[in-house]
Amino acid sequence: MNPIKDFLYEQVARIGKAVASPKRLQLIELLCQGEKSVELLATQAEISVKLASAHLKELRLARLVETRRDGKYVLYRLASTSVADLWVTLRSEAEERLVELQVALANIVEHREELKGLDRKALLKKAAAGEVLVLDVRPSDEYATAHLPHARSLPVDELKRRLAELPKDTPVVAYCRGPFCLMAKDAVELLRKKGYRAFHLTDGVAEWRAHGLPIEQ
Amino acid sequence: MNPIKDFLYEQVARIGKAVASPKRLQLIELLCQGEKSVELLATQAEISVKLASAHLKELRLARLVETRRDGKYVLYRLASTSVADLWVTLRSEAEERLVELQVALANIVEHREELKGLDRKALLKKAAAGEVLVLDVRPSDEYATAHLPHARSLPVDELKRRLAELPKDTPVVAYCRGPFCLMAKDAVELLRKKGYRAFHLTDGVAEWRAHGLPIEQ
DNA sequence: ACATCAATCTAATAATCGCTAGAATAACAC
DNA sequence: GTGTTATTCTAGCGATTATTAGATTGATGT
Repeated sequence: MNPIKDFLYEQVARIGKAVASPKRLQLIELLCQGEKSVELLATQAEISVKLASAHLKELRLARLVETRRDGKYVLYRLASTSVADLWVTLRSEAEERLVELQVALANIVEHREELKGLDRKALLKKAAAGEVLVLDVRPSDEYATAHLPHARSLPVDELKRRLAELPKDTPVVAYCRGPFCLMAKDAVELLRKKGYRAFHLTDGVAEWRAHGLPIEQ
Repeated sequence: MNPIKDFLYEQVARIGKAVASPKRLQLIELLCQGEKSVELLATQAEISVKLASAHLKELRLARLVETRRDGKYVLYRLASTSVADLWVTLRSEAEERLVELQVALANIVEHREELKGLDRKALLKKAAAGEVLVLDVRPSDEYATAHLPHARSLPVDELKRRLAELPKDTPVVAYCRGPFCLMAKDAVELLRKKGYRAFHLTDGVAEWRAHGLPIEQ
């Protein structure tokens, strides 16, 4: 076959290969939350540093991520927000096409019907008016990098200890890294058990931005 | 690690794996032009029927394509137009990230500066007003399935023979299956040699539709 | 029933990939 | 300099993938 044409498809396949591994997808999702060191990525993805480094190398060869050195640490970041969009697109396509994934997600989040992305703009208005409290339950450095408008930071592992900070009379909408992240789900379960009116927003910052909505900081 | 979370990323990786092969990407691009039999796909992708069948099976397992039987033939089609959008997204991301691809494309199409997607809407207006002739140089069955508004069909392999059908005084804008397809490029080269004012539109139907523009038939 | 054509299944090959463990770098702290 | 910490490189193993060839199935026409 035409070797030039072959080359073109091969180049696109480089991107395809980069997103053909579950671990690499998870690393991309973590990098959507902001710049991170190899060790932190390995910890959060629950894999060895060596394996994380190997996967990150693949992502770098596909030009999806870039690095910079900061002292002892090598910090990885997405090459562009379009990579985050690609992750959102791929995940959406998988959710749309694969029944197995639909079932698995339905089993995880029973309360998702209450707050889908359908009314993102409505949520934004309510948050601005103070009618709901948008809660970012990710680690605070991820909140510092970028977060939803009007969101307050309260990492899920500090939630139990800092419950008193939350108003009892305002409904709480918790979100985390995205639909595959279980932190917001755990937060909502805890809050409900404690008598709060809590809801789960499955969006993360990447999903929010990919839908053209504003992001703070 | 959490086996449920693992499962989620694995499902998305199924889509990733499906688009991790240059041959499969080419098959997807061909299926963007419409429903096709295995043999036709194999011919147009310049691979063996057996290999095409194997790759199509992978695409079917990832639910990106569907099949139906028509007599002796098994016809493949995209499971949804969102799969065409995914192909456009992936190709755009590759074009954006990979310098090698940018260089290769620049070498192929020297005249692309004259008609990028920047002014798709302007082109649409000119075509409607008859100020330009939009020429679909793909095989006529692909034109029949779907084509750009106001486009006329003239397959590239009939072009030489049917040159007389084209008006000498109107500029011609030729398009084909997309940026990786060389048919429009060949058509433009031939037309220019014969004295026509010919331009190359690198969009195909999938690109046109992915940008929210209308499609006929 | 038989021959034909389209497509798939099976089996076998080489090439690639995911992962682990050990050695090597690179920056910092002393 | 030496030791420490973070990261990468190298080598190797088993598992997966791409590709081809041969056998098989399904529908059609005689």
